[in-house]
Amino acid sequence: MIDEQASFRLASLFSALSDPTRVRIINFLLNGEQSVKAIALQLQMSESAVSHQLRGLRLQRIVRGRKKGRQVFYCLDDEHVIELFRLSLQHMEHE
Amino acid sequence: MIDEQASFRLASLFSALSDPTRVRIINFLLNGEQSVKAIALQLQMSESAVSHQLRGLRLQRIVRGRKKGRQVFYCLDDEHVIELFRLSLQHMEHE
DNA sequence: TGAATATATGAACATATATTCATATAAAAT
DNA sequence: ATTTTATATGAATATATGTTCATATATTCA
Repeated sequence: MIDEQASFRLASLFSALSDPTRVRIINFLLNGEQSVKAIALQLQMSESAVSHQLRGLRLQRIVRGRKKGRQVFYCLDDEHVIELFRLSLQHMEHE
Repeated sequence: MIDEQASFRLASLFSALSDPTRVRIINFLLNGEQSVKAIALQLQMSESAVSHQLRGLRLQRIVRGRKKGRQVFYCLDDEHVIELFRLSLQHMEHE
């Protein structure tokens, strides 16, 4: 049986992907790194809302930011999550 | 780009797995069908709490119940989710 | 029929989460 | 130096979610 801690960790992993905004951010970043502004523009959301979500994703090591001048370019950090995400997308598409 | 609806569907899929209780239920059901009572006993949780979670999983077609007498035996319904779950477990284990 | 058992469910409550708004910080441009 | 721009963040608010408690339903057993 899966232990208490493992069930929490697994649930957290899935939580990171359990919101439409985060799904869209991750999907956008599959193409390569993007600034906060570019992400906000793409999602048609406020930069603040996007920044808050990026913070969460950053804390969970799913994205990573690279500062250049006053911009911060974000890219996907966690290979496992990327693979998981791609797989899930595939599943959804041919259904 | 992924569309609005797809991002919601994908997020919902992950939401179904984004709680430790549900993770443990699904993991337990990997062994085969189990009654609500057996699940509650295994998780050391109230049957009510388990039943509520099973309801959610049922509505999302992740589990399915088979009534036999006054018991209901639940089993995993969605093959995609099972595969996704197993893959994620593997990822977590050899890390 | 009446009591016991297995499950389901509505309401209440506590907690978590997502977005907005105001503001802070830091870098670039003027 | 001042203003503008990009991002971050705390507080507030609204909404969602998970558990408990009380109760309902359905089935078995005595």
